[in-house]
Amino acid sequence: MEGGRGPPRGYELEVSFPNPQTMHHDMGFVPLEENHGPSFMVTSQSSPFPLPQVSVPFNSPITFSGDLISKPWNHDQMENLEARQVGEQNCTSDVGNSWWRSSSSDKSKVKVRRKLREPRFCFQTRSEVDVLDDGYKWRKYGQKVVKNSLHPRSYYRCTHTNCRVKKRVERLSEDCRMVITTYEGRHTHSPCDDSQSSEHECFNSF
DNA sequence: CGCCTTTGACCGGCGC
DNA sequence: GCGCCGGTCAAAGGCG
Repeated sequence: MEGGRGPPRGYELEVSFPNPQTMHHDMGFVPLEENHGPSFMVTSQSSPFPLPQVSVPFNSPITFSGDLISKPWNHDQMENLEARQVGEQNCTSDVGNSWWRSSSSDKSKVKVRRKLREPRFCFQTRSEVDVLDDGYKWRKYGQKVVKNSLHPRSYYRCTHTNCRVKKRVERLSEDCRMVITTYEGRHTHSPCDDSQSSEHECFNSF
């Protein structure tokens, strides 16, 4: 498993989202919108959203590039906009991991709700490893070859109990050094909860 | 032994 | 309605 706590590595982080001004720091995700400004630079200190705890030198610049999301994530953008509005209020109590195969009669309704529920953001890193060390512990639950991508997409779920945050990891087909990581949901715990012996600084971004 | 990854199957959404 | 596609499940096997 490569998702463990390896020694600190240097990553070039290119965080991709469209419109940082509209981001809600309390929700900890990136609202996705169709129109967004040009790329800009911030430091990880000033980043308003929960950057994963990757081992970037703390003052190193992070490139936010807005064009990434607008291509393969159009579908997600729509979902995420919805999630901002209804996800927080309507979907606080949830069905756990077995929602999908539940035999309830309103399965479709549940599914719709779920689709709209989770806040989501993605970013792009240049890294040799697929799974960035963000301080949380992840369990892989699937891998899929997706269309228009040379590399398979991996699906991870947070191993913490009652935390259903998921992330997808895939490499850019155009540049296999670039890793696209998409987080979905909010952690209900701090990174420390997962790693008793973590040598990382612990912060709860949410 | 427990936790993890792998991998094929399954399911629903969506476009045609 | 059908087929494609993405996302998830779960059994099986591996590893520490």
